[in-house]
Amino acid sequence: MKRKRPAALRGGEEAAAAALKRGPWTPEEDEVLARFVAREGCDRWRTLPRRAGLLRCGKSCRLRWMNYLRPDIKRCPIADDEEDLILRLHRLLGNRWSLIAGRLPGRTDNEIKNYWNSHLSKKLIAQGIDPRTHKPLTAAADHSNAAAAVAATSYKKAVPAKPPRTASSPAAGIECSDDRARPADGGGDFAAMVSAADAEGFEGGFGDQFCAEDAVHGGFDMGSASAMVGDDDFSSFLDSLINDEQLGDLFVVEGNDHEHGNGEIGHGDVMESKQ
DNA sequence: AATCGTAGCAACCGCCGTACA
DNA sequence: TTGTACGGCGGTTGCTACGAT
Repeated sequence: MKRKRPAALRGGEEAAAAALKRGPWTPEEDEVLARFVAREGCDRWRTLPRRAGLLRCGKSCRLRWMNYLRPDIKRCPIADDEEDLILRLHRLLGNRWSLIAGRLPGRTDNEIKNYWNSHLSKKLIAQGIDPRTHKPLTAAADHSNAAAAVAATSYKKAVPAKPPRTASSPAAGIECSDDRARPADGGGDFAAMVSAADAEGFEGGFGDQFCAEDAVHGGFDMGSASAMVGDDDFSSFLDSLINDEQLGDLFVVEGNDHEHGNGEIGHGDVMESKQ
């Protein structure tokens, strides 16, 4: 593991301006933050640490709350159905971790991102699938693809050897029962998610790996599609894609894909398939 | 028992988009 | 229209536990 500069010497917007605390949060800090947010809300993160009496920057407080202290956070390992959903969504959205997380109640973008980088990408590579493009990593795909995939996922071993460690936080997260109960308002509002996606432009449409090719091939753009069909329809469309058992077929890469010549999916075809 | 390498994940950084004066 | 503050996102870093030697 490379270590560049000590954290204290790295540039930071807020932390550099004052002697603010960095590094792992203590249970005491967690308690102060959780109590303050419960009492005052979390509308102004910038000034929150000062008001709460914390020697942290606002960003750090927000991150801690969003990724760890929020009461609807699940602390249990990601289940098979969640993993499957992550795979589908990543295939559809690329590294839009926040959008993917919005589809998985109780899960954070950071958690999903970490899970992808440490588990799923390796799993896909072990299966001969490029985790960035979801294309096969065949011999024909040559070593450059594989190397790129490996580099992109910072994988070190083909098969993860250890079960995921559990978090050691005092924070009260969602207790996962066997039936994996989920909160009703835990971020599963897909319409809101798509609206958010639309609000942010959704430029590039699917994942970043598609951007260049989409531009070159005049391919599908999520933002355009959303504008064309409206948020509700678009939401339903995307939802149906996620749940559609044939999604895999739509996105399965044919080695002899003729339209793009590189196995890329034809997004336009996907849109047509809705009608 | 000691050392080393790796996995997992919490936390940080820099950038971007939006809201508002 | 412009500048500023802020929230949010994705990528990256670095700490720590743990397995291998």
